[in-house]
Amino acid sequence: MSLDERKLDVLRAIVEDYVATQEPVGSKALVERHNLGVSPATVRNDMAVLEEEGYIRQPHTSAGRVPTDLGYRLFVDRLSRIKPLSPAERRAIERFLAGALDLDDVVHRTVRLLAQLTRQVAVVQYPSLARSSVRHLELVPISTTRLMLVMIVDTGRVEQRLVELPGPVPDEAVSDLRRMVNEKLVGKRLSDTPPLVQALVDEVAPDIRGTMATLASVLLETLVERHEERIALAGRANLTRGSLLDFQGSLRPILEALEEEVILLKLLGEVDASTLRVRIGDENEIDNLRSTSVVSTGYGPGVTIVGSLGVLGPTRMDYPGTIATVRAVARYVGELLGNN
Amino acid sequence: MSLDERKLDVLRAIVEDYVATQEPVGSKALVERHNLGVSPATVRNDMAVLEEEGYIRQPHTSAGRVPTDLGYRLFVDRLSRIKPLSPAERRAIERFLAGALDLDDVVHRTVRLLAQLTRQVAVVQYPSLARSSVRHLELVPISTTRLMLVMIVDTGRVEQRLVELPGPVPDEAVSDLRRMVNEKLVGKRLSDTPPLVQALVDEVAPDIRGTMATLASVLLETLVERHEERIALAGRANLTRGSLLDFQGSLRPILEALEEEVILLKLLGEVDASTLRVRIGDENEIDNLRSTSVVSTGYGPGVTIVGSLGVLGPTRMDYPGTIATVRAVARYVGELLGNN
DNA sequence: ACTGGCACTCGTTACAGTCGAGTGCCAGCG
DNA sequence: CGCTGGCACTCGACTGTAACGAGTGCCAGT
Repeated sequence: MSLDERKLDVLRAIVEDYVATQEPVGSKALVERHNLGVSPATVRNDMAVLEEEGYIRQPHTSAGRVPTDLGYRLFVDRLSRIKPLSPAERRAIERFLAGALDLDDVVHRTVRLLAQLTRQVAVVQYPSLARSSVRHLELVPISTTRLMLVMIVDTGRVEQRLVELPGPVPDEAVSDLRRMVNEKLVGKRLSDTPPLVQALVDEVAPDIRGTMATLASVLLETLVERHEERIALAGRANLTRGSLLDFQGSLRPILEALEEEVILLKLLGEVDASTLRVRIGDENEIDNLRSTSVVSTGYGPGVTIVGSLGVLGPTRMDYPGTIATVRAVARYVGELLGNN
Repeated sequence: MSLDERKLDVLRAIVEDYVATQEPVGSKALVERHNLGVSPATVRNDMAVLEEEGYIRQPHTSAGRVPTDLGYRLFVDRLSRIKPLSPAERRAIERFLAGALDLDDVVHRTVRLLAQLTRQVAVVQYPSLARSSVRHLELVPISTTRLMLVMIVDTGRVEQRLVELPGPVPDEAVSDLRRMVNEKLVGKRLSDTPPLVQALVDEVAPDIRGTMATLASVLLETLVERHEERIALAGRANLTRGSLLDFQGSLRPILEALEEEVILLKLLGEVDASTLRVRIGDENEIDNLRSTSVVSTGYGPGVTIVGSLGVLGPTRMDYPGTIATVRAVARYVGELLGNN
């Protein structure tokens, strides 16, 4: 049985009311608050159908209805009206991000802003290394057998790594190495560098080949193994907004999940298309987060995507508003990165 | 009226039992679990005195007693027996920290370890810049009017900052600047550098004085304004351990406080003596954390202190255990830093 | 196809009663 | 004088009952 127009209206009304009040919504209250043009009894019939189809459910017999994950999904996909940001919000975003000094600053401001605007937990991934290009590599001797490798990429990220050398290396050799790696790698996308790094080891003079090999392995480790992604988080306190029931009673699994970088990365999803993505409740692959929804999107200068950001909250969230905010913030951040 | 030995025993027993069971402890249960050698009635009399003196209180008339902040204070200062770490714990600490690659790694491992061992929220401050010495300064041209300033200090921290120059500067000038700042600053403690930086501006050739001045101001900002402290946190999920009553009902204020870097720094306290510090409940200056206790201490190679670390939990915490763990972890981290 | 009416369900709230842990006090004992 | 056993008392926790009411499903009527 397909749902006619009015049934969809009813579902939309239920979602909106439930999100607003956080209480199961009954047929009578519905017709009062939305002018559906029909009586409560009719709405009840519609509700029965919606329930049968799995879009809403009753917490208990004598209670109103609550949307299911499926219901939210339908709402997000087909029923929600786009909610434009208020000028005040736009201004807030602009002003808040404008003063940023460097990448760290941009990311921190962004994540706080997101948390504040959506009143939820915000997650921002630093521009991914894999999608950036090398701007400069610096080698700083720390002792005769130790180097500090500092890599600066075009998105502004700076990564450093201590390199333990197999044996002492004179300063001139370090200079040589510095010159060589820079010549070979600067301007290249990090995802393209592994073969180049490999080639370097082969080309280098035999006397410093061992050193170069060590350096190369550290480089590869830093560049390729994408676990070098970094993430900023804010707004955890927002989890305590609303009743505890939002998260089936305990914040514990959620707080735990939020401490695992790996999980957060999975949660933001692959930084693929710039399309905004909404994962509702059970759609999340992470068990601890089955009772939450995640709205995420990629960001970057222009059309290229260098990282992603998003927010996490109860399935009972204001989807239209959240979606609008996440999208807007991502766009501003992208622009900001372009200017750098 | 002063408290005799037995009353102190009673207080100790109350604290230990309450920490273990999380329930108000009555006179009968007390004599059963600890062999105090007296009857419940006697204990009741002692309790009455302890209550009058403000060390314990009754949640309600027909309930057992619960320690007050003052009671915990007395317990920590005079009653707790030192609880040596188990060999297993020692080994865990050693093994967990041994594999660390660089400073970031050390800090992250430490904070996780602390959270895990104490089952509370762990806080670790990165080695304070002010207490470190400059190892190397690097200037990387980003564009003709932009430099990336990278500072490496002896504790392994690496700070970077974007410098907007007043006008275009040729590469040779950058090299000159690099040489000059390094000559002047390497090996100096950061807290001693401000006058040196100032002097640099005066000494420099007039044609690049403007550039140097800009660079100097960024340097001073990075070095002096100690808001450049960094902090790592872990174990927030542990706040949900035990009943919600531990934190008078809501985690919200605590989670909020934990998101503010400034507050965390205040919480760790001045990195003064290496003495371990316990702040119990109301002793905390931060309003949001009046229902928590903080155990913190400084750490550093040898006797010098470069940062501090600690844990935060309910006032009802295992003080002896926590204190022992915090102290041990701090010592290990200090050693580790010394080896670098 | 929609509506009004009605019986029914069931969670919530209020109230009364019981239970028991724990207390304070006191008289008695060594 | 300090400790103890005994006892009356308090008060929260728990239980059972009853009334309430929001909300439902169903059905007959328009």
